Amino acid sequence: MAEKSTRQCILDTAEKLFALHGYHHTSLRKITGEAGVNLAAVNYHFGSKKALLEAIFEYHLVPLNRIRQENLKAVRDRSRRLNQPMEVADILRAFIEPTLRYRDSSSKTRYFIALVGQSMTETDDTVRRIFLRHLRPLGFLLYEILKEALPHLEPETLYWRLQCTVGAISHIMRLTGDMHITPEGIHPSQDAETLIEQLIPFLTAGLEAP
Amino acid sequence: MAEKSTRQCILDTAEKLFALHGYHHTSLRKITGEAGVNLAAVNYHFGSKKALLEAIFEYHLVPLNRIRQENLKAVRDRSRRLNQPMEVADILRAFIEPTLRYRDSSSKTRYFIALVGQSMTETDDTVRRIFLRHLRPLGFLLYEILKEALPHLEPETLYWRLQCTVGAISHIMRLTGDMHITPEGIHPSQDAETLIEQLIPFLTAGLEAP
DNA sequence: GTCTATAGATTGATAGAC
DNA sequence: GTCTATCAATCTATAGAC
Repeated sequence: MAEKSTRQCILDTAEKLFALHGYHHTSLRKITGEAGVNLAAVNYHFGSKKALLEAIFEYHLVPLNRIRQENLKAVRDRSRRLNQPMEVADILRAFIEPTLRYRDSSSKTRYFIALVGQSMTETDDTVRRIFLRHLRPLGFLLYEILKEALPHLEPETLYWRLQCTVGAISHIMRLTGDMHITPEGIHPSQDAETLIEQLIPFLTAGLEAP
Repeated sequence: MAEKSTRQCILDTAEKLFALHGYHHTSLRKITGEAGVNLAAVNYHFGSKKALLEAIFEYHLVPLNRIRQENLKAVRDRSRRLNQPMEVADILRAFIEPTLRYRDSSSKTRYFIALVGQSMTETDDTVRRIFLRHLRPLGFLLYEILKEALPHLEPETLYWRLQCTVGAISHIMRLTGDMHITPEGIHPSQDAETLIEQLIPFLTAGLEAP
């Protein structure tokens, strides 16, 4: 890591260790040790451990969520232009696909997406709050669009089905290696294409259930 | 809490605080302070913080999982006896219903079930390992029975759909108050009946998707 | 069984030399 | 920008009096 800046070294190492062991079980000493930089460098470059976490989310999630938001709106606009009802599968794809493709785009983004999958279910406020700040506007948009696509559903039913959807997606994003409970000799492929093609039919059927 | 034994006071307070703030963000000082007992009492009665957590899981999960296992086997036996295929909805109900009913059976079990929902997705090994020790046999049984009920599904597809199912269920179990992202003025009811009637159609449709 | 007191380890953050 | 050294707070676990 000698050619990279100290700041970038810290970012890369931190997002890997946060994803593997969680924010609170990763000490600044472990991060700076593995990154090969000085302990004090974190506070010099970022200000605090929390600010380091915020910088990681900011760096990845702002551009990624902009794409997801645009994709969602494109589905709605297209349906209005053609005067056709929206397909739930298209909505889900707009929401899920950018994330999983981003995950497969490099070895480092893989760690970040696992971190995102954890964040919603973190027991501690610190991580969850930072994450929800980024997700909330997108979640509301998704809810509104799904409400439009499934107008016959009770609001409460849609709410619970959306919660199921979010739970399933974040669980899949979180799965990395040791968390698998694989029965017998199954070694499921985990590339973006496979996951997308598995997730969308499941969730579409669930959301459209009678 | 004067009438209860010190041991039971610790158990009750610990499962509440573990559920609300997570295992690692709950210190023995907070537990003993709120329980009104001495700090050293935890180590006297349980041996260690980890052993306290194990005792909590043991206490609730052994009888609960025995019921779930019996229910699952009853669905399979009934189908064999009548020589009829199993219904996915019946399988899911056997798996989900005892847990949510147990949750509503008292104000204390509610905390424990929220703790269970967190445990699968804990970033730290300690909690996850203890929980998986209890879940694993039941998870394998569920997988085998679903394989029998959905024989046309590829093993890999069934695997991913089961993961989605587990993710959705644990997410719903984990939801308590502040974790909700409720759009507009929706205040969804959270009693066991409602959750069961919301979860089962969603998951059945997802698992049976083409 | 219950208590006080404390050991022993780890953490995030910072002061100050270079 | 980078380093060493250290502070101050937190934690689990335990020893020993009662």
